[in-house]
Amino acid sequence: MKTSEKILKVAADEFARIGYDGLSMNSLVEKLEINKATVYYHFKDKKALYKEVIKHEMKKNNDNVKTIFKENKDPENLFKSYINAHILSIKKNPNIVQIALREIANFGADVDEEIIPYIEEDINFLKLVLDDLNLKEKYKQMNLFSIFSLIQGTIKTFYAIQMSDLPIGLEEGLKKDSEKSLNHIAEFISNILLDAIVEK
Amino acid sequence: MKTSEKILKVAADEFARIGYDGLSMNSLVEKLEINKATVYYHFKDKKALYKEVIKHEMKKNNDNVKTIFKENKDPENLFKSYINAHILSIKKNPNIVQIALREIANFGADVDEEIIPYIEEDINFLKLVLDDLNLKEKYKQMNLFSIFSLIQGTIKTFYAIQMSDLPIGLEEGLKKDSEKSLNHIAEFISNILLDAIVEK
DNA sequence: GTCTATAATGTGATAGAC
DNA sequence: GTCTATCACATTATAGAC
Repeated sequence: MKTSEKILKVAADEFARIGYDGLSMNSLVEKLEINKATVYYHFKDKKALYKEVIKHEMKKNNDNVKTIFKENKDPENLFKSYINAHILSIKKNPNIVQIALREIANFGADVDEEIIPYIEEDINFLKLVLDDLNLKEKYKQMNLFSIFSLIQGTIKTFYAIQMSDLPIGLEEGLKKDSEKSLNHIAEFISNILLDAIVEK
Repeated sequence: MKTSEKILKVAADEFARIGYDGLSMNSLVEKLEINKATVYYHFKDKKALYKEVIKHEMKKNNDNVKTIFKENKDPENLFKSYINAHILSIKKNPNIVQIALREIANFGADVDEEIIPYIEEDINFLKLVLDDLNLKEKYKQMNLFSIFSLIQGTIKTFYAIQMSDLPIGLEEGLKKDSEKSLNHIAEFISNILLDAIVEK
């Protein structure tokens, strides 16, 4: 593995864990067991490294979603498959949850233009999936971004709080169980949304 | 207004804007136009100030929700009233969105035990509201925390991205319009949830 | 309660040897 | 490409005068 890849990997873990301002270059290179000047040889500055991490994490997420979500299915299972694609992507790469939540909290201040297409592509997938469903009349003109926020916001909020030490969400033995929590929230969202918007 | 209140107010705005690590005590006292040692007279250290801000913001949120949500209504309007209570609370105090999102991203590392009751009370309100509704059989044993995450995660994600410069969510003239965005997402969530879980 | 002054340490970043 | 050594400055925090 190339040094620049190692840096990117550890930086992603650490930025996800404690955020941009929380991570110092000193503690980063300590974890990496390389010299600080080496990081600055590979990346212009801390901000550039961070933006590279965001881009990389968003791309991985996008790739994961695309890979999983491609089989031919009936409309309702295609919808479930769309939700599950995001769930599986988080299982492969949980960093995306914390990084995305912080960037949202930050009003996207460090989100490069380059990553917008990844988000747009995801929203377009969602549109395709919804178009296949037999929607109730009132949901035919639905604001796509609302439902996108519902899916993303619900999954990330639920997952992060389940992974936390906070004594909240203890009811069903999901606490601190990443796998079970993600499976649970996927099914919950799929049920709620299909029950709400599909004409039966 | 007492000095300690002024400090708490400006600190809340600044922590919401750029986060705990992003804000330095130097820039805080610059904004406050007071001396740094004065802050340390009123608060033990930076962490104590931050925890006080979180507690204060969560309490305000809790108070807002309680105040608004107390009228007698039919079950469906009571549910809408529950959602709107959170929306109105954000309108009064938008800081809660960014602070909560960062704390969630942080797996609640700086969330004191003292604020847990505020969250529990909110979840209990939700339980009361849901109990009044004529729920479909499959939703009678629903995990409360899932629906709580859906409401909180959706509102905060939608709002924050609408307030951001990111060219996402441009469709309906809601972009950067706090009032309209919050009203929109409140109605969206109310419709989705009532359509999904209530027996018609 | 608020200030000045300062301590002690950490920070992002770079020049230059190898 | 990676290192040592170092710079200039920002950081949290406090002692002590008023």
